[in-house]
Amino acid sequence: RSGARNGAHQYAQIPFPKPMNGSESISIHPENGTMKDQDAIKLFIGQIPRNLEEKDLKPLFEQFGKIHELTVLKDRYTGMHKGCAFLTYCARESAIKAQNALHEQKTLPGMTRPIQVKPADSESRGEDRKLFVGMLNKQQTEEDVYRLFEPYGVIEECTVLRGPDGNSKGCAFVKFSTHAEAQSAISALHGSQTMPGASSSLVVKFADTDKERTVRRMQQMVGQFGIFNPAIALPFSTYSTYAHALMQQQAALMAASHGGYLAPSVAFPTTQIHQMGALNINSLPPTPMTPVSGEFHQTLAVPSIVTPIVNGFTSIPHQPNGHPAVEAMYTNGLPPYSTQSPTAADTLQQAFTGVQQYTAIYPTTTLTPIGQSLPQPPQVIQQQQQREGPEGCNLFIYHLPQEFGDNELMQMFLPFGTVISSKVFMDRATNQSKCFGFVSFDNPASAQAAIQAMNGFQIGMKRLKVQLKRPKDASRPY
DNA sequence: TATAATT
Repeated sequence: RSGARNGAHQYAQIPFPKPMNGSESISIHPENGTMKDQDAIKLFIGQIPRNLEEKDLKPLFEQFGKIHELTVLKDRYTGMHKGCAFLTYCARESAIKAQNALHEQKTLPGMTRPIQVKPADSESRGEDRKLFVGMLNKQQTEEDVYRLFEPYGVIEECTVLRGPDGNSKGCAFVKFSTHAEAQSAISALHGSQTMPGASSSLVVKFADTDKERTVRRMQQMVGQFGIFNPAIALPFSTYSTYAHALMQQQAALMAASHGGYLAPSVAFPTTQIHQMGALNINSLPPTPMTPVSGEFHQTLAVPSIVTPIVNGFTSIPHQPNGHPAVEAMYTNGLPPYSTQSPTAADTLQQAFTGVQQYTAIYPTTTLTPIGQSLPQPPQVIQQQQQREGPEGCNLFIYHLPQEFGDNELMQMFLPFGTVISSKVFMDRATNQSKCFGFVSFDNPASAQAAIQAMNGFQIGMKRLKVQLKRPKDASRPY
């Protein structure tokens, strides 16, 4: 591949100005006693093999100067190596040297992409200056994209997104040195042309913030792993339903803080999922971690890696009847797209992290055997008939995802009470869902709670319509 | 058309 990656370009690097104030304060590392410059730069190091620890990385980086601090990032609960690190040299110059010598220049053993050495996010002036570029021609390289954006400012980063095979995904990220430059590129280039083979005109917009990315991922996850997938939905029905609800809630929270914008859902390609699973299995610690507590782990022989998930969910208060307190998720009975407290958001974020870990570690094919040893949640009624509940207990649900069957529908409404029946209507000719159905509870309060929480609930790009089923006599007004 | 990862 030609272009920027191979050194054809010298990207603008470490553009962060030295502090203008003259007072050079001293920082001494508590453990190694090293001092760093006041204007030192913290570097983010990416694409590190997960078997390399600080001591293994030190020699590589020491050649550019004395290291003040080097920290491999680990998962806060599992201790799992995240494949990246932070590095601060004592001297600012060392950081610049290291970046110039290593960034994208060298691939560590076992990695498929070159090492990343660049200022950590915390070092940047948090303004928006990174662009997402969509609707590129798949033949366009980093070089081509660089040329396209060059006239509008100083480019610090230019990356074409590629699949595992190296084929372009038809989009790229371009980071300018300032927000103004990025803005001018948007004005000049967005919609300005249609690349050969692209389905619509060039898209140039500010890249998603971390929060928006999180939302996007959650939606991907919901689409791929959520209650759509019976292999997961059955063994962890309560869990997955909560994960789903929590993720949606988090998504709604983000939407509220971003002027109602919600990214469309895109499903993960299956190939990526399996890769993800394989990758993480290989990177598991060689000795299984000691199960923390509870028969959950022992019975299932599930490594305690799932502990954060369990913890995440036991933090939801349960009512005496064994039903989770729905109010814990949907405070004040407001619909999912209302605002939430930061505390709740944190919990949700944590739950989501758990979902990521779980789904990453267990390929879908291994889920079924695990699930078979799980007890069925008590409120699930097996082999249900089309039982209608008392008046006020029966809901009509419209805009269901095509993939939803009776069981998925039930999963979704279990948090609100005992579901006595759930039915998705099928087209008899095609055997396809008609995307609507009925759910019956055993009491009206559950039904009302479900309406409150689930009407307008976003799944993928659709919003559920949830209302009381009209009584039979009322359905024929004449 | 949304990245591999950011304490």
